[in-house]
Amino acid sequence: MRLSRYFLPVLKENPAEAQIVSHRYMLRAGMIKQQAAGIYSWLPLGLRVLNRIQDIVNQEQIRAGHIPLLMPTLQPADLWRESGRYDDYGQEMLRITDRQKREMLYGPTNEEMITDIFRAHVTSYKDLPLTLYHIQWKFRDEMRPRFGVMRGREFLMKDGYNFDIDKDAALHAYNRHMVSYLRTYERMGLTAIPMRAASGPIGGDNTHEFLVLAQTGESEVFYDDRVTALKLGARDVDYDDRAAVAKVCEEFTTLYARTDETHDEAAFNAIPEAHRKVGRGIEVGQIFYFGTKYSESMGATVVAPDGSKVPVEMGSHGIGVSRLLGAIIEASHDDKGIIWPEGVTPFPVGIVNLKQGDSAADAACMGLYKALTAAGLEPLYDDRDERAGAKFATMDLIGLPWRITVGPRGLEKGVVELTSRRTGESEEMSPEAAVARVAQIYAGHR
RNA sequence: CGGGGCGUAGCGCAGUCUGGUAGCGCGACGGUUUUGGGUACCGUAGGUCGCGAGUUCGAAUCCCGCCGCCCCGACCA
Repeated sequence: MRLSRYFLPVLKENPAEAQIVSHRYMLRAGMIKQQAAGIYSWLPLGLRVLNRIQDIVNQEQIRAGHIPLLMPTLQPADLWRESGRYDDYGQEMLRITDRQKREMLYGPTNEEMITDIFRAHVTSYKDLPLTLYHIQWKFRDEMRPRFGVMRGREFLMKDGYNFDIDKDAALHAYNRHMVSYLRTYERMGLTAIPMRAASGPIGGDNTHEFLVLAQTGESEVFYDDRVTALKLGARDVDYDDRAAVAKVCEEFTTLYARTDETHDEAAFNAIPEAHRKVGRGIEVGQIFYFGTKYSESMGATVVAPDGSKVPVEMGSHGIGVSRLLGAIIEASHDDKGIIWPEGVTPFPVGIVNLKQGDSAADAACMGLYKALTAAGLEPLYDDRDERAGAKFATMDLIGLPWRITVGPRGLEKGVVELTSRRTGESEEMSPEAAVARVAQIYAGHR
């Protein structure tokens, strides 16, 4: 993409309403525009990151054997009367009446609807296990939306639902989600710690929240800091191997890590003092096992091998997709702007032409542009007629992890400069070598 | 929902107390200049002062009502 033809409305000054760094940078980098309290338009740059995050979520869900579908944002109230949640959910649920006076709601979650789909089409244990998920907009009418996309009223969420014949199978689904989530967050450059959480209105005994440590997090967290060193890495976990999956979960949940809701002072104090940490975290996901809560109330049963009809065992699992933009920025920025991890960056690399209009510089930039594009690494080429300082400032603000700087001085020596946004370190090399290096950097992220 | 604050040009703000035809910086646009980290200068455009109803010769400013947004708290898969 050539910046002169793109739509990137960056702001030089901080918008007054944005208090935390991720919100400020998303507004300044032209990623979002607020339309109402807690409701945002996604401008082109923001949409690119949102799409990258969705790509990773989709890939990891499919890798774990989960099946995508898409349910609507609007739901009929009757479905929620069956589970009893129409009355329980409270003012947070946006209720709508259509022209025929039918009661509807903008879905805050989809347990009822997925259960309805399941009961209409699945009748036998032979169809299990089954895990369906979607990525869809949700609406929760928060009393006080804040922090930009971190706590919006409208937000994009991946929610998945597992259906299993018995509790053991359902707990395997729970574990499978935990591992797939760990992999998902790591690909986004995040350290998200699974913490035992309270179940809330969804119910269920087994639930973990995934927390990204950040000063601006809304949850107080208590943990043994050795959990932050745990990495799933490149290991290839067989998602059908119950023991192997459970082993990974054990590895990540044995050390103490809890939110204030489930905090146990005595257990916390047993941690060696050097590792005992209190901090704050951003919740970026949660997994639940809740058994037959919905299947019983809504009649979702299957015929078991012995011929009896049993309510299906379920769980639900969510990732806050739009919130992740904020969480990633909170975890990865400096005083100049965002620093995107390679996995989610809107463009893999930026090209800065230091002297627009100089025939050698223009030609070298277009050469790089074509070579990178051909290699599947779409660059953002700053071809505006701006001074070098303005171009650098824009690149730093929008946070592309790699930048190739092209100017007449370097070209006289046959080199361009490849710079890491994270470290600020630059290296001179030929344009061909720069393309090869960028390709190599991204080889592990695609 | 309790408490606090704010709505004036695209963005950041002054002007409101003490009523008299609306200003600054940044940005945009045009020009000159400059050119390896947000150049300097000159010029131009851009505003129903959140909305409505009052008081007044006259309202951004005073009064009343409403709307929107932000912050703290409570709430919150």
